[in-house]
Order: sequence, then C-alpha cells, then structure tokens
Amino acid sequence: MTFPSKPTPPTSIAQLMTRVDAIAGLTLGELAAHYHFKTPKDLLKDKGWIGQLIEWVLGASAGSRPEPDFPELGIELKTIPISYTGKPLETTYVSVTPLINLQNATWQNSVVKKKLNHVLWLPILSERDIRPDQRIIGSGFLWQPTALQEAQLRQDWEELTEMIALGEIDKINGKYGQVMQIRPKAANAKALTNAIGPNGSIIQTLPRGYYLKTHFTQAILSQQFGL
DNA sequence: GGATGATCATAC
DNA sequence: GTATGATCATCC
Repeated sequence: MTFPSKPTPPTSIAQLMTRVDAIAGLTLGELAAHYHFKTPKDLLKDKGWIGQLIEWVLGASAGSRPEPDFPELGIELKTIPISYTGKPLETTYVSVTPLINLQNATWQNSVVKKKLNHVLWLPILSERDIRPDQRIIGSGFLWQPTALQEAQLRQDWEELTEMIALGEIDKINGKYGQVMQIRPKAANAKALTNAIGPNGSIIQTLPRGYYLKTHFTQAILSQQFGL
C-alpha cells in the first residue's frame, strides 16, 4: 500500500495557490483519507482538526512556533468555517493578548499586525449538522488588509491596549472593539496569567486572545466573492 | 440565531 | 503557562 508523504513546504506563492486550488471542492474526509489523516466523528475533542489537516496537506511548517505557517512566504493560513449562505460561523482567533510590559507597545510592532499582514483564507462549509468528514473545502484566497481595514484593526488594538495598560483588563469583554475583540483563550477558567491591575499592580487573570469579529471576516469574504 | 465566555488537544 | 490549531456551550 502506498500513500503520499508529507508535502514539502511550498517554495512560491504560485505553488501554494496551485495546491489550494487543487483541494477546492473536496470533502475533508476525502482529503484525510488520501493522506491517512485521522477523521474524528465530531470536533468536540478535536477542535483544531481542520486547521491541522489543511496545514499538513499544504505543507505548512508543523509545530507550535510563533511563526507564520509558511515562513518563507510570510503567509499565515486561516481556515474559516462558513454557513450554507457563505457567512462565517465563528470568530477568527488571531493571537494571545499581551497583558504586561506594554510601555513600548505600538500597533506597528504588535503581534496582531504581524499575524494579519498576509493571510491565506480557506473557507470550509462547516455547518454543525454536517459531519466533519463531509464538510467541503472552498476556494482559498490571499488577503492583505486594505488601508481602511488596517485602520479599523489599529483603532481597536490601540483602544484595547490602552485599557490593558491602565489596569482595566477585567473590564474588557467581547463587546469591545469594532472589528476585533478580546475573549478568553485558555485551557479552562482556572488558568491564570499576569496582568496589570489597579494602580499598576500585578494581578492574576484569565489569559485572553484577540479574535476577529464575524462581520469583519464576512466583509473579507464579500470583497473576495462579491456576496 | 448570533455573540460572548469557556473549553479541548498537543508540543514544549 | 504559552503557543499552535480552533470550536463548543450558553446566554441574550
């Protein structure tokens, strides 16, 4: 029995996009079977399965290093679950939210800006009533923030970072931000990390992450597909 | 139905 | 705990 080995990292954007185009229209089950990748019955305990499968197939660097998925190309891969009508079903995780040592933090050197500089979006028809292996891969495309989109992201980042720096992290909830929000990003509610508290003290709080709101990613999909 | 808060697996 | 990959579960 023969089966494909792990794809090598793409050496050019054109090669990467050729691979992306080649898997459009396939189900995740077909792709997983081809690469002898496990296929869970549901994503309850495999929430990262889709992303990890796609990473493997496209030749993204494995591991949990804080680098873009395609370091040579400077491209970050994001799968995005969409509904039957093509709308995002979930927010999109961007990065951990830094909660301390913010005195020299700027939008320009922020991890959010770096992460979103160049993204390969890959929509997956991923309604919950479709089994994971029956979900269908859509047309992936490259995106870089427009001037307006970057301005929106920057505004949110600056507002939220200022609140954190002023010791107001525990005042922040998912309602803050026009296009990007801060929500918990932790193993469970008992996980704690350092943050700036009242009067500049150090407090313990739930680790947070930056997430793109669905109306923002929906706009990206609309600009691409003209919905 | 959609958004916010909570959580799961894994590597190190 | 932090970082990777996110979706689940609940509340409005």
